[in-house]
Amino acid sequence: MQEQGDTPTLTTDQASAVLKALADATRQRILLQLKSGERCVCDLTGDLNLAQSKLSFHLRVLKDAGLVADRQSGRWIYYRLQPQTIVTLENWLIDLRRNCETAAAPCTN
Amino acid sequence: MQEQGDTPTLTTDQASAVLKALADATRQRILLQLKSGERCVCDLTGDLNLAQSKLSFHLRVLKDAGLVADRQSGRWIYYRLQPQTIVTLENWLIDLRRNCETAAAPCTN
DNA sequence: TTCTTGCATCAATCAAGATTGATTGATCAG
DNA sequence: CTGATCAATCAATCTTGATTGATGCAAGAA
Repeated sequence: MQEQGDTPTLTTDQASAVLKALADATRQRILLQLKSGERCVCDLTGDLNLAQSKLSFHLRVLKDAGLVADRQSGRWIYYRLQPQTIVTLENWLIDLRRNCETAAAPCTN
Repeated sequence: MQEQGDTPTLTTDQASAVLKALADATRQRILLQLKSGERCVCDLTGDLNLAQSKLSFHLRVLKDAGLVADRQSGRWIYYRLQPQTIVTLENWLIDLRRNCETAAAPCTN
């Protein structure tokens, strides 16, 4: 069952959601800010120079994809990376490229 | 730097192109067909039940992203996966999630 | 309570990507 | 040569996602 520390497998839909969320440049900037730890939305707005509603939109896409999680503390909301989702994607990629160097299937036409 | 078998690093733009190419369900179906080896376009059309121009469009996106390569043989064109591009993306992901569990930076407001 | 701040959400607009059908160029068979 | 097949490309349409500005809601502060 491909047990490698009990890493879940991705469905095609889940993989698409994660990949789509990662593919946007603005969202990559957000993720890079979170690389070094949790940040609150108000700080991200300043650091990335993004309109508040724009940032909020992209954070939601990332959250829906499981790439970030949030936590409320008083008036502020802190976001952080969810590394296990990234690991799951890494395993999906490893599985994709494994055994891909087989000889060509001759064209059946 | 970061020598791990001389794997190149991705720029943000390159990462976006690869991720965007991977994020589409039709293109995932194509890649899964190529998982087990090289295939010609005519076979892919039948296996995936895709209109020819649609398949050609998606193959071009995958090729531009470096995820597949093609080879002509007579009248047929064979496509295959490019595993090194996938490996490069894996490393980009590993770098993203590394050290992300740092304590929260207190909100500066 | 009222006011302010932090953030999510909504509707409208805009941009980017996907699909379709037709055309074109190349390769091979007859 | 002529006709048929494989595959890329183009233009038009359709669909999806991103951006913007306004509004709403919850949590303190006064």
